[in-house]
Amino acid sequence: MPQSLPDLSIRQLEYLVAVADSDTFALAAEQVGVSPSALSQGLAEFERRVGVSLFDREGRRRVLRADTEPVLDHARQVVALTADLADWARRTRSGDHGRLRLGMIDASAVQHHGEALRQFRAAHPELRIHLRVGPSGDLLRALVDGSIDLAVCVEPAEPLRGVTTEALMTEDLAIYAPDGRRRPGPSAGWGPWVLFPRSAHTRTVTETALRRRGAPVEVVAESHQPEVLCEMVRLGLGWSVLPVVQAEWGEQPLARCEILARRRLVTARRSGASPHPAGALLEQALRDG
Amino acid sequence: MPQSLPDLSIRQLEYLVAVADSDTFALAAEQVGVSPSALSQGLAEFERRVGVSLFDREGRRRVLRADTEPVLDHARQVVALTADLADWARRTRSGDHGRLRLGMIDASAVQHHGEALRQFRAAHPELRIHLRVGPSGDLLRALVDGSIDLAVCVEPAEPLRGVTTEALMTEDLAIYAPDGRRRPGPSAGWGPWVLFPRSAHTRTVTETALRRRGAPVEVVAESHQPEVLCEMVRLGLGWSVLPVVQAEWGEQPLARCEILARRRLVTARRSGASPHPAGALLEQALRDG
DNA sequence: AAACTAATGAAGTAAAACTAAACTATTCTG
DNA sequence: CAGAATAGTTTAGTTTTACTTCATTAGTTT
Repeated sequence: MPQSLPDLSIRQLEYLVAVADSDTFALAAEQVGVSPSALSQGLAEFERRVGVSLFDREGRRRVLRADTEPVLDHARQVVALTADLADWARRTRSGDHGRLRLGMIDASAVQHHGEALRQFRAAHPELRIHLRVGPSGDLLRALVDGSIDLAVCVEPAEPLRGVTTEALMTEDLAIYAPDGRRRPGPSAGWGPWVLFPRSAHTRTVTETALRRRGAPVEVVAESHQPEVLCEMVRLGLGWSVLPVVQAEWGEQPLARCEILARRRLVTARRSGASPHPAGALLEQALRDG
Repeated sequence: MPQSLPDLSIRQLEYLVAVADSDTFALAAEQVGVSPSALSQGLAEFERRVGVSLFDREGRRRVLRADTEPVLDHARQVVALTADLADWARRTRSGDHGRLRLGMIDASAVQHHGEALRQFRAAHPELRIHLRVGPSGDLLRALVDGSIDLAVCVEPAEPLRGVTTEALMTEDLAIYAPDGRRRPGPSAGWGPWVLFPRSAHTRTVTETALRRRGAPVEVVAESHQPEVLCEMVRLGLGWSVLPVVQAEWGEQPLARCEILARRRLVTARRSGASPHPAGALLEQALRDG
């Protein structure tokens, strides 16, 4: 049981394979792209490290001995394995391969980046993408506990420990009144409200903006689902503040009164995590698209 | 198809395996016998060469990412293969293993080295020894054409191209007369002779010695087999010159008249051939025994 | 003998790998 | 919470290794 292994290099094994497949050292050297001298020295070093001589001299040639077959087999096998590894690495780098667990808030998954995501999927058919749609808070928790690799969410009020965010885009939040009016009138008369739940970052942004404008914040209904809030506005239950892309989307868009605030969407990754190759590519695609 | 492979070293793969099997880098470093710094740098270099990052940070630790399993599998596999290779090399070096095609003249195989050979066989049970017994000329031809690895034979009159010899021992050739006399009398009265054939090196040595002594060399019978020549002497067909170990061996030893000459036995190997590990050990055993 | 060719050797250089020690960041401990 | 301990990295300097070029040795061909 040899406690310490000889420190062979893939390069040396390539030399050996090249020599086995070529008539002369010079041709083998050309094949691996080094000088004949380097090949000769490299093989000498290899023999020294393995501790077995591999060649017989035949005139001025050197030829592999027949009984070195086990060594040559080893070399071929390891070189082939390394080629496989290199190929795996290449595919992993290019995002063609592997798994990407992605979290997105609904506005991102549907309105903003639905198309970019569709195209990315088409461009990387072998990549297994797991998409999880949910509120930003859920996504960030999923991120830190390691169950997703990348999230697109609303920027948290304060930086979250263990999460690194990067600005992606800014979108408008607008006021929608139940009677379809286009001018909201004095802020003291706004409301009552149907809003996202308190746990949602957008709720925080909304309340802050409303208070700054001097509007009363009486909340009569809550939902995470923008379609539900829209419907409540249509039914006259109250006013709402919604991302314009969601309120004015689909068959029955709401009529906007006024832009109230903006929210910032970010991409978020675990701080300690090494960059996920496919994730990085998707981030790029979202920014470009 | 990556035309050129990353130049990974076994050492780096060992680092990776050690890290996978240890709790901390420091323990892994100890296991492979380098400083933590060397391990850290080595793994960084490995990541750079493969082009994929392998670790996530967890607090102040670094842990292998789950999706690097293919890399770790590769590392374990190549390390295991290298251990096998090292083991093969060790057994080959120690002669415990492989094949040794050996040629010996009969006197060597039976009288001089029979016991040493038996012991060597016993000491290396896994070594496949092919023994070929024949006249020196045959053995030397077998050597140059590559069908044996090592020969013990009579020293050729002149150095043979492509064969390297090394002195092994010297043995006496003696004159044996048909009537069993112990004194040969004047050389002019010697003979007629029953000798080894002209192709045998010992015949040359014998004739040269006889002529130098002024004896007539009339040959009435020839054989490669010393027992046959002995029997002819016993039957009174003629005189002979034989190695004393053969003539005076067995049930009916001949009575020696006089030492006539000496012949030198040598070990012979192909000039270009790299040293056969088991062969080298056997040569040593023959010299020592 | 001269020209040619295969491989090796020598000298010099650039890159790599290692150690020791300083450093950063995190975790433990009283 | 301060201070010590721990995990890992960085830096600087040294040794080792691998390579190139050029020269040399030794078979082979003309």
